Amino acid sequence: MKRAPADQFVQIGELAKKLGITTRTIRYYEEIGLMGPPERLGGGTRTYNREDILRLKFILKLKELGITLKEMQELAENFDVNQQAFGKITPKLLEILDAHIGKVDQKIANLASLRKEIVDYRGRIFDILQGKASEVS
Amino acid sequence: MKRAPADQFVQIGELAKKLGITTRTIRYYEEIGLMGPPERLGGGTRTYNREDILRLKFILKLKELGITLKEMQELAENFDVNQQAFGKITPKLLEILDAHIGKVDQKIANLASLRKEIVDYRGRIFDILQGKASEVS
DNA sequence: CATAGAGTTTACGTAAAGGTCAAGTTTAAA
DNA sequence: TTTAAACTTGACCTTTACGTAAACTCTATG
Repeated sequence: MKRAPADQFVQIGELAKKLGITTRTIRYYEEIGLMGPPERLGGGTRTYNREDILRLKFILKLKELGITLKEMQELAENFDVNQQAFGKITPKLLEILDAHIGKVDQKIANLASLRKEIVDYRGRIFDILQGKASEVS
Repeated sequence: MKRAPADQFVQIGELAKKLGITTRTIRYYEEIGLMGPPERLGGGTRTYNREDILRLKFILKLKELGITLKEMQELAENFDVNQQAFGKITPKLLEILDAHIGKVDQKIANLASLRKEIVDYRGRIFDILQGKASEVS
């Protein structure tokens, strides 16, 4: 019996292209421990299997949602999707997502008040142009 | 007749304390051309007059409003509050403030949609915990 | 077998806005 | 006058998420 066909394994360049990122990014994620060390061909070339790819996609998804790599590192211990530890990772992930929603709400509120301030300030500047006032605080 | 009293001039440390910033910040603003070269005492100590202080406050105000130092640098030519060029600077400033309001609106919109995405994703994760589903996209 | 194209590691560069020494001078107060 | 506190310049450090280059080695294909 043969092993699973080799084309289940992808090299770094192909994987990068597939996901729209660079090889540097993938190596970087490995460097900081977000991706475990992948298997290698005889010469040292990295190969990625389906699990690896899922994990990488997962990382990219979280990143898309605004989770920083550092935050993911805090998860990284429980992060082993490979190990069927998904039941353990999700509660922690929920926690992080919840915190993140809070942060986003906070940012939105800040921006809203910032917007108001800018508009006010704009109004004062405008008045100066009209000669209605003469000082800017 | 005497000149204006010397206590109209402030040294860098005092000014920094007064405005709640560090001396490094003030020197940095000078370094990147946001603040013009101030007058110096015999030994080289920087002294700031009222105009300088107004200008610095103005910079801090804009920064508070989210204008980056780089954006201010683009204004910096017209930036000479000292030179009574305030009539020239304001239209350009209005332009920048308007653009900034637009950017802030854009950010708010982005964050709102991000928020929705996170909440959705959170929902899917939650479902997994409940055993209602088994895959995460 | 030759060679082009990928892959490898190592290591420095980038942007923003200053922080933090270090070594030497000035200023201000006693 | 003496000395502590403040000031000076210069230069390297910080964070985040990679970009980029150098110098090699592998792999794949004609």
